[in-house]
Amino acid sequence: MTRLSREILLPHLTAHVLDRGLGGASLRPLAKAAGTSDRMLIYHFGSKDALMAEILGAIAADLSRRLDAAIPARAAVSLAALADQVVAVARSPDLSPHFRIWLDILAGGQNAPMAGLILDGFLAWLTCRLPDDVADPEGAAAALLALIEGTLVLDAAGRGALADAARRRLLGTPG
Amino acid sequence: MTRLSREILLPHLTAHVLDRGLGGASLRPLAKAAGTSDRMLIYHFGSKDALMAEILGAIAADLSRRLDAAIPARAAVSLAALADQVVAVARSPDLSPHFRIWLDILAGGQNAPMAGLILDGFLAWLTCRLPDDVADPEGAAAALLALIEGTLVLDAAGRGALADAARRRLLGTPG
DNA sequence: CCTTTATTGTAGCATGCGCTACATTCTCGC
DNA sequence: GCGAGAATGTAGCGCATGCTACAATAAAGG
Repeated sequence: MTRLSREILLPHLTAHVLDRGLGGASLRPLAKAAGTSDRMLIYHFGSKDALMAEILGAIAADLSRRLDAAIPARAAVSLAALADQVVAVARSPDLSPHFRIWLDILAGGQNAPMAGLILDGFLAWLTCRLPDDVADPEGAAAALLALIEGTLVLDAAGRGALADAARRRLLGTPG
Repeated sequence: MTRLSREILLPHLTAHVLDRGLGGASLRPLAKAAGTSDRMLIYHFGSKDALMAEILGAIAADLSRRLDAAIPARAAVSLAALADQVVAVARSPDLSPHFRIWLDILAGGQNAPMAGLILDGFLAWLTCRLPDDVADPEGAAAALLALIEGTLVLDAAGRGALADAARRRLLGTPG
């Protein structure tokens, strides 16, 4: 039977990736963080690619869970308020590592198909959180998506205040 | 005297980084692309870090030159038009590699200070290209910056059309 | 010409990478 | 208890990385 199974290893692995980034995700450090050996990681997951897929999937699921918990559907009163809520959550210490990984995935380049699917999911998530009275929900969700991603980029460069000003100018002040 | 100096090597090195990304920027491939050896790259530039600094500087200068050439100051008739011009240029085959590198830098993480300075430069560049009649130039430039960066992210994920819809919704149709 | 300095080649080091071969221990069903 | 298979340890392979030691060549100035 399994004594140190995937399910037990995965939380430590995702935690390590979340605070070291994709760059530091090589087998031996990952194994040490999870209390195993590189040997066993390959044994349990088959290959490094499969390992990373599992880790990234777990991170995505975790992100999704936390977003759902933080922002219920149809609670926002305006586009500006929804955008600010999402940005605030994304900037929280719990979730900012997830978005750093997101940038890592985007920069990787060959993950474009997966990145597109993730974006589609996020777009749908945004769509069912739009205020009821919004006109052109598709356009509105796309606008939020672009602005939020732009905010993430500016945050990564230490220019979050600029992003806040941008959202205020384009969506008005929330509330 | 110098037979294969930095100035002669740099264009080949930047070209190689532009089409392989930061990930593939290790000494031996770079050297082969430039027609030298890793040994000589270290000889000329001192260390890999110094090499990369020089290459990234050259790429930034090239990007800036091309942007200036493509979009003169004060030629845009509206925010939407300016945004679309910049996005069109950024998507052109000549410049899209530069922005792929930009994402690479952002994801790297420890380059946040340099990334901030680059963004500041781009913000200033945008500011002096705003239409004359725009209200709140600072806010307008920040809005364009955030939207353009968001567009780059969506492009990287193969969702450029979404970004176009977002800009149309937030800035109106250009022209 | 001849010394001195700049430039280049060859070979290699130490480290880290993903992964594997082989042997061992552990656990569980019988 | 015992055999079978799951789980783990040890050691190492082949490759790539940044970088260096040492020696050879080329060029330039006296």
